[in-house]
Amino acid sequence: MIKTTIGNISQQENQEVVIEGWLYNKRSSGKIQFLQLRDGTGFIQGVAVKNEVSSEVFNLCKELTQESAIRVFGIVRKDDRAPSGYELTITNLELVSLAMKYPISLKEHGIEFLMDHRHLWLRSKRQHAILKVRAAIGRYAREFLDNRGFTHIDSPIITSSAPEDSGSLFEVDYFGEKAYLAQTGQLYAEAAAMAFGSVYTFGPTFRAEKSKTRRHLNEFWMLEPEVCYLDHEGSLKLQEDLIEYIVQNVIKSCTLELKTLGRDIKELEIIKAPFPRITYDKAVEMLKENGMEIEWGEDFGAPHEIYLSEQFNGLPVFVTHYPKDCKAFYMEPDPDRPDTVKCADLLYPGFGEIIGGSERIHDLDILLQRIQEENLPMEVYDWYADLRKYGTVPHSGFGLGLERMTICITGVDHIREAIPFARTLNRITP
RNA sequence: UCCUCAGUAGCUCAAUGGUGGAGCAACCGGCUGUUAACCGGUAGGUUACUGGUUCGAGUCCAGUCUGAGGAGCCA
Repeated sequence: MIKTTIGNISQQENQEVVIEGWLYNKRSSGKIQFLQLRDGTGFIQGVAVKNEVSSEVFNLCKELTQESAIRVFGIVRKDDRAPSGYELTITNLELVSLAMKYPISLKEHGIEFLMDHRHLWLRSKRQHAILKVRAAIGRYAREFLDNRGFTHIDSPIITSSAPEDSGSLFEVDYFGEKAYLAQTGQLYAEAAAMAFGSVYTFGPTFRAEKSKTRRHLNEFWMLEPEVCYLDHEGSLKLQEDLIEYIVQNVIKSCTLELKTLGRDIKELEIIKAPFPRITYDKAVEMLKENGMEIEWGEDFGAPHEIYLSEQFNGLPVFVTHYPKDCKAFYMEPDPDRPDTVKCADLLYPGFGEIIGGSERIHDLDILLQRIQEENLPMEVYDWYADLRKYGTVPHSGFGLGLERMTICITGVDHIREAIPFARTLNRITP
C-alpha cells in the first residue's frame, strides 16, 4: 500500500495506493459508482463495482456528498476512457468528513455567486488550473532573475509618500499619521539597486482607482526588476528574455492545466525574443492609418493598445519613446527627442500592456527640474534625490503585472480569476 | 465618476397587464462504463426594497439598493 498523489499516479500503475482528497463529483448506476476525486494535485476517477467491494464500502459510496473528504484505496489502472489516462479501481474507502450540501454545482453559475463563494470556487478544475499557472509564472520569473544574479529585495507596503502624483492611494492610519499602501516598489528598488547592482521586488501593490474593467484590480502583484548600468535597449532585451523564459517554461510544466483551460499552445510557442519595437510616433501613425482617433501627445486608450498589439504576427510589441507628458516624472528624456522619454510599454497580443518600464533619470539637476515641472512635493522625494548625489549611474527598470501575465498565458477573460482572492471596486470579501 | 443592462426557487433561466414554470442541486426510487451521466417521483416562492398607476403588477412608472458589461486611470 503506497500513499500517493494524483499528480504522481502514473508512476504507480497496477499498484494499490491510497489517495487523500475530496469527492469532486459522482455518477452512479445500480451496481457501479464513478467517483470523481481531487486531491489538490489533480483529478482522477475512482470506480467502485458492487461485486468487487464490501457492501459497507459500496453503501458508503452512495452516501457520499459533493466535496466530502475521503481516503480512497484502490489499484491504479491505465484506461483510455479516462481523460488523464488513468483510473482507480476502488478497493476500500474511508470517510474523513461528510460535506454539507455544497453550494457550487457543476452547472452554470453567475459571476456574482461564484465570487461570493470564491473560497470554495478555488476547488473547481478551471480555477485550480488558472492558479497553478499563476504560481508557475511567479516561480519562473524569480528563477530567471535569480539565475542572472539578481537579489530579491522586499519593498515596504506601508509608505509615507506618493511616488506619483495621483489620488489613487489607499490611506492608512500610522500611529496618528497619514500613510499609504504602496502602489509600486520602484523607488525602493532603485535604492536597493545602487547597493546590490541588480535587484527585483515582487509583492502586492495597491491602486485606489475606481477601475471597472477586466484588466484592473485594486490589489495586484507586480514584479519590478531594477538594474544599474543598464540602458533602455538593455532593459528591453531583459524584458523579452524574461517573458520568453516564463512562457516557454509554463508551456512545459503546465501542459495539463493549459489543456484544461482550452488554451491554444501554438499561440504561446511563438512567444520568443526578440519582440518587435515601434516608437510612439510610429504607433500614432499606424493608428491614424487605421482610421482611429488619436493625436500626437495623447496617451493610448484600450482600443488603441489592442489594435497595436495585434499587428505583429502574434508577438508582443514594445512601444517606445512616449511623449514625456504622458509618463512619470522619473523617466529619462531622450537627448535626440527631448519631448519624449526612454520608456517602453510591452503590449501583449489581444490584451494590451503587461509591462511598463523606462530608463530612469540619473542626473540630479534634471530630476529636480522634472519634480518641479510636475508640481510634486520636493520633500517627499528627498531620499530619492539622494540616490543621484552619491555615485549616481544610468539605470533602468520595469514592472510586470503578475495577474495580467496570467491572463495572457491562460487566456481567461477577466483578471478577477487570475488572483486567488480579487480585490475590486465592489468586492473585498471573501 | 460616466454610459448601458440586469435583479423571479439554493443555482441558471422562462412567464402577452389576467391561476408564477422548467432544468440542475436536495430528498426518495431505478440503471454495470458514466464524463456537467440518464430515467421516474417528492419538496422547494415576501418575484431586491419603497411608493405609485390599474378592477388586477413579476410585467407599466418613480426612487433606492445590489451586481454585471464598457469607458477613463494603469501593471
